[in-house]
Amino acid sequence: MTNIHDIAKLSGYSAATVSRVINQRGYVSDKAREKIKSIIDQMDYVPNDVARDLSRVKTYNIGVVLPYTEHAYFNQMLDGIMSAAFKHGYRVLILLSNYEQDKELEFLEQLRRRAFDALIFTSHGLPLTKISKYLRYGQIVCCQDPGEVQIPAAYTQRYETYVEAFKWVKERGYSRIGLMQNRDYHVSATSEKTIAAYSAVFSKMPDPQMIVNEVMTYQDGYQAGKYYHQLKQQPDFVFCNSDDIATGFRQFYLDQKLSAPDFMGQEHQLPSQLLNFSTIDHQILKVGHAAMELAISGESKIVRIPSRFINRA
Amino acid sequence: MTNIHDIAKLSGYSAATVSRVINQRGYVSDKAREKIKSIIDQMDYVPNDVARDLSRVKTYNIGVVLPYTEHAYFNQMLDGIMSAAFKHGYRVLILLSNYEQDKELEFLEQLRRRAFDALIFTSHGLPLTKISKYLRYGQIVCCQDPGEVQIPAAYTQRYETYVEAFKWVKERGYSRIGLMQNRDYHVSATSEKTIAAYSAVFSKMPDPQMIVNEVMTYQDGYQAGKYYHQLKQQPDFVFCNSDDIATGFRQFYLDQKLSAPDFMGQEHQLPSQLLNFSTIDHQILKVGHAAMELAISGESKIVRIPSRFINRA
DNA sequence: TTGTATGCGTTATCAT
DNA sequence: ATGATAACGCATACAA
Repeated sequence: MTNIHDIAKLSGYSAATVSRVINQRGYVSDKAREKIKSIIDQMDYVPNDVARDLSRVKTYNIGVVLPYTEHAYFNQMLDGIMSAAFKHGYRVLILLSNYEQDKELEFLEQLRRRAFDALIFTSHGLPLTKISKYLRYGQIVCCQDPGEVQIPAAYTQRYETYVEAFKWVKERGYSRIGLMQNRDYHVSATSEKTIAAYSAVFSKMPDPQMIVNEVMTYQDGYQAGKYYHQLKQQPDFVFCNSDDIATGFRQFYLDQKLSAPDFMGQEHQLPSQLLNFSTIDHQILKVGHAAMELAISGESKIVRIPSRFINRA
Repeated sequence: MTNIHDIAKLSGYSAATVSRVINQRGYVSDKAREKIKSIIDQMDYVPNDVARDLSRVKTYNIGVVLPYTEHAYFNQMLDGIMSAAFKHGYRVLILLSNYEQDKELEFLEQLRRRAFDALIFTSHGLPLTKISKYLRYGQIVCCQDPGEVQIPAAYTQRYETYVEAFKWVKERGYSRIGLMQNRDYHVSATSEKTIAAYSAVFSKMPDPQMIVNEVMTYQDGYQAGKYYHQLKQQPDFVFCNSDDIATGFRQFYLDQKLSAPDFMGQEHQLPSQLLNFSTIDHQILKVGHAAMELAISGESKIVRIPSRFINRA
């Protein structure tokens, strides 16, 4: 591997001058520049990025923690993240967690070891208090309401929209509402908001029997349909976790030649458009973008982005 | 930042011994190990990954070039890639190209500058001959049939399955076949295979009027539907680019209260299951996995993976 | 305008 | 078993 010293030697100048030529900074005579450039071309030389990173104490890499990629939510997030990253010349490292705390910890340790300049948690299994302890080692951004915890965040303001959606459900006369959730509301801020909005609108907590957790895919939606169907008191409306999941739910009933309860989706995906049901656009693209901006700038502020109920009554 | 020399000084041992303790190699007395470990804990020390990378001449990062992320094809690819990467303790850097040759060149340059250990092109705008020139700077894997070009590759064997699909179409009596393609067959190996299979089955080249290029999203599928509809001689069957795209195509006709020509999809996505139309499973997950294995191992072989026609007549 | 010297933090070789 | 020292390759403050 030919390095900057080789170029220095061959050109008759010092490594410092070669460095100046490469980075176009400081004073360099035309003569020196010419000579050095010709040697660089001749030797087919390029600087080594790792050495550069070490010297600059900066990698231009940002780690992005995702539970999984199959989910539309995380795809949109990634799109927003990537567009902001590209804008500033940063690269994105994908870090799959599957919500495993061990893995999340490992990623935090990688941040500590300076493997990347900052870390974005699009979602997390670890408690935020634990995550925030690593803020001293580098910038960290999370994508949910951090509540009391002091940590930079970009997230969708879901509560108001959930209230709007549940009011719409209530006005249409539904009373036994099924709820599908990604994770239990004890560990998920999103689920917690859902429950809170439900309670505010219906003036009571949802029936635990009506809640299905760990719903993440089309298949899970299908299974949830099965579950709801075998209940003595079936729901008359189901609040699904995503549009994809909603179609899984619907499919179960179709396969049984039954008519499904009414339902709505989330994430504003293709299926709600295709099958014309209501949904919520959580504007995840914007959230991703904002998160990356925070990661790069190092600011420790909070960015809230409103979501949008899409009424397809 | 506390470094290995600080630990050496404080523990009374040398940096070399500290390094041995950290990496658990070579001989270290229990006494030294104890002492050094306690100092490490005390100082909250962790090694710097960048310095380590520089010294080892290895980053454990692999760059993955994707034209865009909205596409199911690339999502599946990424899943396969990630699972293989994780298995071997490698990280994945996402590099969006949008098929722009400038960007692809920039990624090749980054490989040359050792920003990552290897580069995977899930698809490419640059000619393979050009890409292959960079093989001297590091491992590169592409995900299409490289033909004559000497370059490691993992790809789906599409031709046979396309033939099977077109035979099925022909047997059902269709004769005016619409074809949607991602990119023109002059630049896309996939499109070229499609055309070749068509020609083999129907004993003639497809009518250029029946081909729509640059079809990548649901919206594009919709527009293609519009295009086909205004033709004097409309197709009686349309061979779509993906299941998502097929639904866009279908939706145009639904919106116009017209009945759509028969059609099939590709990529084995949710819509073909939902709406029960035929499709092709290109086994992209496996391709991604194989590509990453090649990237890591540095082998320069070619891995072919058969695709699968899913008949939903 | 250019060069010297030093730092960035780790690994690895080779004595001892 | 341990240490000194040389890579790894580049950037930069400061001197000249």
